[in-house]
Amino acid sequence: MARKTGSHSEITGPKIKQTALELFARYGFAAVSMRKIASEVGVQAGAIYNYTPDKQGLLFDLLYGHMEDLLTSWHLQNVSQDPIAALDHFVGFHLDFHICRPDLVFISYMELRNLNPNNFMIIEDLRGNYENIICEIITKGISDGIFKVKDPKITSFAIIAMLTGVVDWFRSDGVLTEYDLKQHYSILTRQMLGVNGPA
Amino acid sequence: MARKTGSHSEITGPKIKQTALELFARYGFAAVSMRKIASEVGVQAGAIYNYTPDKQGLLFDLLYGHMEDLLTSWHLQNVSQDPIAALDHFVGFHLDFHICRPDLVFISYMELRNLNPNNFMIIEDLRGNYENIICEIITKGISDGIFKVKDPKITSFAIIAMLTGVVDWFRSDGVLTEYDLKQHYSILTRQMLGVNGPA
DNA sequence: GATTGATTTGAACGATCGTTCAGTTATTAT
DNA sequence: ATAATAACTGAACGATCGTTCAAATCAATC
Repeated sequence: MARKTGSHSEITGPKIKQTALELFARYGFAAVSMRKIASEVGVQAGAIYNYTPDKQGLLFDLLYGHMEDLLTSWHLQNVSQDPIAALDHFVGFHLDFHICRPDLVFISYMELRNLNPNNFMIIEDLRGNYENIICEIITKGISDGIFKVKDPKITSFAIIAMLTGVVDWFRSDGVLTEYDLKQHYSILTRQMLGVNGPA
Repeated sequence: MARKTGSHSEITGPKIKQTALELFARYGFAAVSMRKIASEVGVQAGAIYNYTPDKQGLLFDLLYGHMEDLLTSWHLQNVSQDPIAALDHFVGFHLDFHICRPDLVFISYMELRNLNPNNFMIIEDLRGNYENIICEIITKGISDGIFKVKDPKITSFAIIAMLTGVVDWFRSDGVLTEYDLKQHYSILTRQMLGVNGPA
């Protein structure tokens, strides 16, 4: 029968995922060996294969979980119909979500090419869904006559790149608070969309 | 005596760099073997070591050459004292320079972590110099009362991330021309900095 | 055509890679 | 206690890794 309490699998499993995440982010997927992950977890390399079919599976699980988490979290939000409010909401949400997951953000961008074609398509699809969120906010703002940009798709790319780039330099323990950061990017995106009013 | 004409080194050397660049960009530094590079060049792995001290040297040469090229190219530009003109100039320059070097842009961001500490510092320093260019344009525009943003440093990061992100999706043979792209990003950056006038 | 030196080969070095699996250990259910 | 099974070990598989180097090859000079 299955063991309930004291079972190591409930500890080892998550520990493997967490360790793989940290090592992939620091050294890159290809540069991290299964033995390295295992040794950090305190286990032999063979044990990892109780929790993933192969190394690729470890990577895919991390990226897929991240994207699912991102989309689910957004759809839990209560978003205003007002384009400016929705834009602010998206900016704040995106920054909040990504700043506290720098490793996941990092590998989600860096290690896409190490996914096999099938897994790559799945992640790309989820990524497209996320891009559509901000694209639709912008599209509505344009048709409402509030946002003054020509191409909502390009503008979406610009905003997401701008926001995600924050992970590269922002440190939660730095002089700049996350609140001030959000304020600043809120103003930048508003102005970028041609909204002149104060934040 | 040294061979002048017909020497293979003048062919093999650049070929190795170019091949390494393409393979690093496609598969990642750690995932590309010296033998793979050699076989693409049409040579044995040992021959590569006539052109680089080691694999790390190959990567560093690519990143260093790219940054030197970028900074040199900018300083050849004749930049207006007018902040808006200078901003437009920078946007156009950055897009031009990066769009035709997608592989270099890619590995310059992705493979920084595979540089040893000393090489990393060198590249980071050059990168800082480049960021200062746009930062100073913004700073001047603020003190001239033309740009309406609070923090020139953060704004610099936002602009560079936004512009460099273009490489991820823009294709020269697509429906969107590079001219239209530059127009669009010119407007986005102007608006982002609080400049209302038409482009 | 012989000499010289740049250029490349091809084999070898020890190390490490992802993955498999028979066997051992640990924990639960009976 | 005993049986059952989940969890893990430790060794092994063939393959590939970055790097070195004596020997072979090639083109330019004399």
